[in-house]
Amino acid sequence: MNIFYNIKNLIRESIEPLIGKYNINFKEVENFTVEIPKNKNYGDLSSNIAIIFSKVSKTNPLLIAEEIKIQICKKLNLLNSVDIVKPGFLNFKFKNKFWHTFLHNLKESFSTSFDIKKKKILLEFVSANPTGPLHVGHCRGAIFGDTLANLLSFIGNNVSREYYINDYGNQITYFVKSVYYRILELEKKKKFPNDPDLYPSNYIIDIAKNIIKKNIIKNFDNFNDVFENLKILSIDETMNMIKNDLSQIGIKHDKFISESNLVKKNIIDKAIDILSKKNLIYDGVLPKPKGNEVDDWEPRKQLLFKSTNFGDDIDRALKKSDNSWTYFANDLAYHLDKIERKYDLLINVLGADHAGYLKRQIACTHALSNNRQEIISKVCQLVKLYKNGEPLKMSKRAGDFVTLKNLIDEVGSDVVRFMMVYRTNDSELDFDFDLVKSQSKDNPVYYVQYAYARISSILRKVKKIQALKIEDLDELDNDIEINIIKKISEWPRCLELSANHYEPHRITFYLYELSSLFHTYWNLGNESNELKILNSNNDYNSRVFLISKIEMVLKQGFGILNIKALDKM
RNA sequence: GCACUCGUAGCUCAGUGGAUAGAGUACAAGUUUCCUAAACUUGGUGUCAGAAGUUCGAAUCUUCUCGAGUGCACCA
Repeated sequence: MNIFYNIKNLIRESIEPLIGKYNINFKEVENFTVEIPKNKNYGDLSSNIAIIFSKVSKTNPLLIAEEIKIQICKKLNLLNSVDIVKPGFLNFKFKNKFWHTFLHNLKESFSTSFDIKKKKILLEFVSANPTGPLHVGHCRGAIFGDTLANLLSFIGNNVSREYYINDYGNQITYFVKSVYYRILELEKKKKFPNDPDLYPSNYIIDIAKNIIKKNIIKNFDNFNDVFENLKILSIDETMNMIKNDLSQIGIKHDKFISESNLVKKNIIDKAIDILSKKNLIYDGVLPKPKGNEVDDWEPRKQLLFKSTNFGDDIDRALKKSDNSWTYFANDLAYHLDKIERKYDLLINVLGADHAGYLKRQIACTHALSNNRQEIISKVCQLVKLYKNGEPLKMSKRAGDFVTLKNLIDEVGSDVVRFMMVYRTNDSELDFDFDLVKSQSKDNPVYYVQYAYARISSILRKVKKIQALKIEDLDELDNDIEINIIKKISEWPRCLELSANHYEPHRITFYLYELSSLFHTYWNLGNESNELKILNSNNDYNSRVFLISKIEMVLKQGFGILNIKALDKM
């Protein structure tokens, strides 16, 4: 049930005779819009069809509008009026009956409401290094990605959530070494070395203790001897920690892909081979980067991928100076792996600090797939924390960064999830602890949950929601009631736009607006008993029916956001 | 220097190429013996950073300028 499609279809049918008359191709006019005008004086829905049509047919838009109007009025008797306004808009105003009919026909499932091509989608997100717990920076991308996945699958796509474990390379070596030295410290009282490359934080000590407790490695005398085993154990520890943190905010990945495994399987060779055959691999020297001081820079011949052929700024190195593969080379392999698993669409969610990496990912995916693989990258900008009006400084080196776990423990999963998608991903986000902990309208999370709780409290008093006829809904004739129905009719539209633009924040805004309408509705009861949703008259069934539909939409929205629908607060 | 993102009301931000650009907050005044006041009502705000262009029509698209954030061989 999507009124926008209904009206669009109606217009399509209505212009059919005109297409013949003016001898134009339907394709030239099919991208007309049907939308809700900003200004209420312009009716409930508005279309620019006549303007588009007149442009193609080179005729007067107002006259075309008149002709279309005649056709439309033949077909829809629930119209109150169709106005034609300069420069050629058709503005529709519907009778209340139209809205009652919509509400009455509204079903739990909106599955028929989305005119999309269903896709098999691979969504990679989080993919934080397994060298420590998740912090606030990861959290936004994690929730953005998860909400997006929920949204895309809600409207009918098949979505896999994937986490790429960067369990390979220097960082991992330093991490394992850090665990190693903590174990020596615990077991043999050897002092932890003062090396800036090592990870000093306390969680390393916890990992060390756990590994000692497992007693799998008996002898820690030589680092190189225990490295492989210790690495597996250490990464296992952090990944469990990360998975646990993620589960606290309701995130569960379908698949974890290990970088080490990709390396073992020699997929890089295969990827390099493909690119070589396309002449996209060469030995060359990259220019010195400008703007930030690189002390130890020297011109160096390296194996390069010609990513500039695919829109990147410079070509990218595939081998390090020690002749081992770069991180990007492994990522190349990972993307080949993704391509071979045959998805219609790949989505990568990146943090702002990795945005510079985006072009080369897209470049290599296009290169490896002959431009056939569709890939989209979404970048989440930084989160800034505020407490007592002051920005919270975070420095990872000192180990005092705010972890995701800190955040959840302090404000709860619902608040974190909601607030992280209460902004477009493209903008920086201020996360204010004081605001988010307040139990008032300032706090949008409570505002929407409170609306749901109020509805629940009414529905608890109703023993059985009776099946209503459309005529029974005639009682819904207040402005606010009609406005609520209109808002509900926008729900599938909201979901579709959110999904098409990969912008889940539209959902939080919508839920806020719907909740606001409901709170207004509820408060009418303060004016008089007559206006209460439940009252002594027996006309309350239609009102209960209405709020049960609000409840349905809120519940669906909460489901996509994965926040709790609270019956009581 | 280059790339990406942002710049809209005092503040925090929405805004599918559409018409007179919207919310919240702050500020002020009111609403509760009554379905949960964690709520509601009523009040006015704009050089959509600036300039040019495309268009019947631009906050939205293009180019340039200014300002803010992020990143910039080999790390991950």
